[in-house]
Amino acid sequence: MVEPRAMLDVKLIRERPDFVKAELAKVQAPASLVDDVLDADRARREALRSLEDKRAERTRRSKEIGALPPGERKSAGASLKSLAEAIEAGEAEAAVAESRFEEAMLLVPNLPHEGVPVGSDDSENRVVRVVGEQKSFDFEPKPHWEIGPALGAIDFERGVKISGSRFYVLMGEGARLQRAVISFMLDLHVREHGYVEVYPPAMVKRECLVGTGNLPKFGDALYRDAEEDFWWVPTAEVPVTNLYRDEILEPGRLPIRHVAYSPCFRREKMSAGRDVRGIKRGHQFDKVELVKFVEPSQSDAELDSLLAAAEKVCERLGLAWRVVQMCTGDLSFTAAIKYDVEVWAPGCKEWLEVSSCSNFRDFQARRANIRYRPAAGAKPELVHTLNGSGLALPRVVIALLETYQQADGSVQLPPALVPFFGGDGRLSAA
RNA sequence: GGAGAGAUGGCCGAGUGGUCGAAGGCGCACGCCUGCUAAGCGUGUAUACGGGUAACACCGUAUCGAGGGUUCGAAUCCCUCUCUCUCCGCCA
Repeated sequence: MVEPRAMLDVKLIRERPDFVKAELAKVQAPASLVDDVLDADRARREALRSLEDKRAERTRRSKEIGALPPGERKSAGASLKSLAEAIEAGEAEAAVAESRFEEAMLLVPNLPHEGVPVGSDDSENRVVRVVGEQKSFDFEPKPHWEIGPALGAIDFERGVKISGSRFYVLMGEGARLQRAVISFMLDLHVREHGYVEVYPPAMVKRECLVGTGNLPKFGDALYRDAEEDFWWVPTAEVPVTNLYRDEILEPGRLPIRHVAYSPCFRREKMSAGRDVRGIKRGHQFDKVELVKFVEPSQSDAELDSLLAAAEKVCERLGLAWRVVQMCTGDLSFTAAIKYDVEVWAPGCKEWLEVSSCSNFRDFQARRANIRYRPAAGAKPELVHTLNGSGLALPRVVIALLETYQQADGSVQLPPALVPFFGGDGRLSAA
């Protein structure tokens, strides 16, 4: 039997379609999504019911035949031939109805959390707070695409030569800086925030991407193998969230908090021509990701602490940052509520998004079938999942290079990084 | 990559065409007994979807790695695939 996968509870759509439509309007999604689901649901249930009636009949009569003496079975069975054929036809019909229903369900986005301000697009997002000092310079600060090559830390030309546009090579102290930042962030989250470290596969099967909500709708953002069902992950959120796919977590397991370092791969088709300068947006980048699995009653509080963990990285690195809350119109397909963390890059003079902290509530859990048992013997319920970067790498490197650049062209790293980078924490031209 | 073996419920493990959602054991839950740190006895112990209920109860269907086939009927027969294990080869 096909397992219906839904982002929303079908029952909610069935019983309160007008409410769902109104909520979808807030996230700029059309009401027709609900009607499509309703139509498909009706057709599917009708098909299923008629099929099950036939199967019940067959089971009953087959048992009668089984009770007969062997010699009489064959002739008795002959009369059931047409019923068997009807069942076969009914199965095909039900399968079609089922997949139509599933397709419709998978295209419905998550509903917004009650606390999210209603707005139509990113212009209505709210800056929640601005923290830290936007460093001032007694010289004109340079953008990282000048600092990096001057230090021999970033090689754009060779990146393009070997892999094409949106690729770059980190060299020498640039590569070491990135490695230091990764180690620093992993250590911080593991040792101080209690996350359990995970090193996940960077290639996954398609069903993982359905689970997290990247498929079926956003396949054009992803790379995949041409011959096999391998997809490069766009974020560690995908493999880590799917760690517990199709599992029932026993009492006491929650909350689960994971931190994972992984490379990430994105086609960036939608942003063609944008952010092509520097290392802000590449087809491949590294990221340290935080992922949580929690009981529903805890997910609001867990989002707060997730956000705090991401902000702690900025604080320790001495960067200026701000937190922006997405309005309903700018929520992602999967998030019920979302905050972005942006760091200030004084060279290119931009706020760079380094983390999106989201509570998906049971949206991903339903798609990925991740449940927990509230108590021994109790019925399984869907967990809530959350995630956010802690943080995304190249942009942190940008902010570090630009914030800590010196008049002589060198870069003096903040104290928190020195033990990881080594030496006196200084990058300078060879 | 080559050869072989295997995949059954939380776990172990029976079951080769009919009354098997599946014996038995373990584990677990509840109750009883006992009374001393353990044992005994009893009962229960999957999930999903659909129907049903105020909510339970209850009814139907599906699920014995996955998909397909044979049959009135499949855990059981046939085909394909996936995964696991062992040995060989190769390799970071």
